[in-house]
Amino acid sequence: MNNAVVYPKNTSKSVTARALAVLGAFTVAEPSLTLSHLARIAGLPIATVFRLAAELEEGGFLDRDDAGRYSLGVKLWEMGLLTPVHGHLREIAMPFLLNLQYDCREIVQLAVRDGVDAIYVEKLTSEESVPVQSRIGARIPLHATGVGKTLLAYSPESFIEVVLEMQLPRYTEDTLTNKRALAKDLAAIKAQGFARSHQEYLMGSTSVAAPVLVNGVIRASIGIVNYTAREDLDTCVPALLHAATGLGKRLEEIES
Amino acid sequence: MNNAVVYPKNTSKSVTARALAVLGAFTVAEPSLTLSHLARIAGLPIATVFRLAAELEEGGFLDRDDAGRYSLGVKLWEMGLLTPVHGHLREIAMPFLLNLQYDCREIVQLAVRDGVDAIYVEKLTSEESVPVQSRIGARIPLHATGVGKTLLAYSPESFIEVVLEMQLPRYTEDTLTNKRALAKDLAAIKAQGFARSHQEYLMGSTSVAAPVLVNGVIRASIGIVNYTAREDLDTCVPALLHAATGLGKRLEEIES
DNA sequence: CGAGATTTTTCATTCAGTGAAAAGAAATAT
DNA sequence: ATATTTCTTTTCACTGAATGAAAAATCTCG
Repeated sequence: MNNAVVYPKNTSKSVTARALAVLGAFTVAEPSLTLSHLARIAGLPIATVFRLAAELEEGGFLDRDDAGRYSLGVKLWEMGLLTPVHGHLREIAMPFLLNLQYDCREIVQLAVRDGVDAIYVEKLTSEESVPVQSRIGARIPLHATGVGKTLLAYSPESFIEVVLEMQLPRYTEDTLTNKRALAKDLAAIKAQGFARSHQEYLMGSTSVAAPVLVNGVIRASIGIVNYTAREDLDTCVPALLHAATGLGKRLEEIES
Repeated sequence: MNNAVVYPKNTSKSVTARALAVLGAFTVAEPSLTLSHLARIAGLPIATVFRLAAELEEGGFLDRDDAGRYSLGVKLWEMGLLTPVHGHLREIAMPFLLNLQYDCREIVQLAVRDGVDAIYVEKLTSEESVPVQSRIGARIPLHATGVGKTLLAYSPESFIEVVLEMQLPRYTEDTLTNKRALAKDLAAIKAQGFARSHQEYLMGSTSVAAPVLVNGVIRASIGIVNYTAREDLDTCVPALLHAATGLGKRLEEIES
């Protein structure tokens, strides 16, 4: 239609896979779709999508507005809340993040590692502006940004090796793409207990980040970011470390 | 097994419905299940669930840990973020809630109406304690609690009628279950622009709540709650109203 | 009003999904 | 250690649920 993107004809056969493809058609950019558009993206015949969508709607997984446009249903949101990443991390982390935000009044982020990416699980900001790059659920590279590097630095050596061997994309002039330089930085992070990053991913952004360790194993990372670079984030480090270790201890408590 | 609950044998036939039943088997109480348990709850043959679960896992909708226990997958959480209730409400509301929390340091809640219930979309608290009744995603009655009554008060008359005619459950001595009394309270709420509630749902909890109006139509409600009752919440009302109207205006801006 | 696009319904065909049962693993009791 | 129970995985012959092309109904907009 408006873009020339060719969506892959869905060759998978199972009904379930098709239904999931329908759900998977929605994106941040297009969170609401018409039937035909939905079918096009999912790579399925319209009639098929029509039937599947009706069932998904029946189950509350899809919503349909008066105009007939589909969007993901509340049920999906409710299920997301039952996910460990929410129920067992974000829920518990929230008070710590909130207090940290209260103390330093900067943007506070919580991130976890998922595969070779980091995902933002929570972001607290009192500003109304919305930097899309750091929206909740966004995936960011492990080798740039404070939280990413922290998550990587505390990972098992074997995993670090794997990432170091990858072709690391460059985002800015300061992105660490060189294996030796990155390895050295990771070691420094572990040595001092937190990471610093200055426009390695996004121009004009500065961040500090600390690991959330549960019984010595990295579970998440808390970061403080500033997009104006006028503030000196180092003054926030004590509060940051306090929040990170506090959360780690709390998680140990709960899991014991 | 440990409880005598008889799960309904799933008579629905469609594959999709079965797959959704598998996902629907997870609850806050049991966010992680074994295969057989999962099959029992979903009301489906084990072999069937085994197959479906494998596909759902393939798609990232389910996770399976080393022990073989299933839990809902990250994909589900990510999809929940694309839901309007998150992407188009909680995301935008967050700065307002955060500033409100900063100003009054009480528990701040954001709720929407869904059917004849209210649902908590967000809850900010700096306390580590977790009152389960108000967890995000929890459903609460419209006729008790501040946010519930606010959502109801600003609903169309026709809808209010429907709710008033329902058999309204009593939770505490102070719950308004009487039609006349509730109607009067709703009118008062609209007259003064915000709601007050004192242990109408949960003993020892006090709350104030204000409507988030978008072009005059109720969209959500912001509430402040206190479980210790020592504080006088009235001092927070100005900040509360400021947040609620601020959010309403912001939403109007975005939707225009 | 009519041409183009979108949504909904229908229906004959067939292939994907089914689940009982058997085999294999684990956990638990004796 | 061995038996017993419970849970997980694989197999396979059968069948009815899912399919999608095409027709019908509906909407959209110049």
